[in-house]
Amino acid sequence: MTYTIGRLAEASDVHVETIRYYQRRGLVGEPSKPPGGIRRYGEADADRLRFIKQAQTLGFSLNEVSDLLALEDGRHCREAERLGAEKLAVVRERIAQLRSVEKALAKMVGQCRNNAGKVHCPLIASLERDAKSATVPSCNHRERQASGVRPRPSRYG
Amino acid sequence: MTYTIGRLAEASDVHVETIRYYQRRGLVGEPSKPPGGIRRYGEADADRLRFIKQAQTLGFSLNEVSDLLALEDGRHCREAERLGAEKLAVVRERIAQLRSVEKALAKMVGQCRNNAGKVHCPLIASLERDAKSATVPSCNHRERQASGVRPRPSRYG
DNA sequence: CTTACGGCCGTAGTCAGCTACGGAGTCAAC
DNA sequence: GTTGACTCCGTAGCTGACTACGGCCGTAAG
Repeated sequence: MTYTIGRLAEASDVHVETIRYYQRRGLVGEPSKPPGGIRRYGEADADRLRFIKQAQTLGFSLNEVSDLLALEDGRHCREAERLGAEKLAVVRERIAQLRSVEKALAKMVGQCRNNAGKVHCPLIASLERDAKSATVPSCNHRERQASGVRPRPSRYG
Repeated sequence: MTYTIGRLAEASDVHVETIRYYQRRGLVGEPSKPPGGIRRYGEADADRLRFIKQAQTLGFSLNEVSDLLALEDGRHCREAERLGAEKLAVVRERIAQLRSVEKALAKMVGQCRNNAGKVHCPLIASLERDAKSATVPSCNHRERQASGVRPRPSRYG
């Protein structure tokens, strides 16, 4: 079961040029070129590419994906543990935030369906857990008091 | 409680230039300039900015954030319901994926802590649920059979 | 054996999302 | 009434993540 780069691209749903780009960045390996001249790839490569794409849609930058992939080899267990724990915290926070967004969205959709009149932008409110002044902020251009801590998200750093 | 743009930037942890950029993109409003000449902002603006940043770290593009924010005004209930339901599905999928990443990471960290030898890149495996050939792919450069469906993530589109 | 599809490789262009800069105006403090 | 921090506004530059292009070469089908 070997692929040329084109077939690999199909199998993993990642463009050829993107694969090359990942190779240049060191995210995926470049199998050595046999004397003749065409590299061959395997299913593991396709898996890895799919993984990269997935991780990206979950909000990880390619650098972070690199980190994650670096955990894979089982060596440097000490380091892997540290990094893994770190990412784990990030992942858990994201899950929590997404859950509150989910709740808010579900509620809003429900309100809409019941035509229950005024929908009160629960979205913004949903991410204000940290700022514990619990009143739902008005969404339009008008002032309120609230504020507090914000976790300074490092945005794909 | 009014802010100048600089104070707003501090309060929301978003750079002044970024705020202006968002204004240009229409993500946040620009309060009208009083005759004299300096715009004033309120707490709602800070909330909105914090929301935008949060939503970004959750993997939404500014366009998507726009969509989400457009739901806030309570008008167009029909449309809001549709859009809301759509985003809800996306959010739920992301949560599910993050959960399996979480599980994988937790397991790996546990293995490392117990020094249980070989860590078997459960990360890649964790995102292979879709491809239902259940064997854990080796992470290094070697072939395997597996594959199947992939959900073609639209990557912040 | 030739022809055409695809791989190889380097470089350049694109798009989103900022980030920086420069010059003019504003406003509060001294 | 001048200084200095800040606002306003337009435009230019930067980074991350691709995406496209072009020229050369390999290899498989007819």
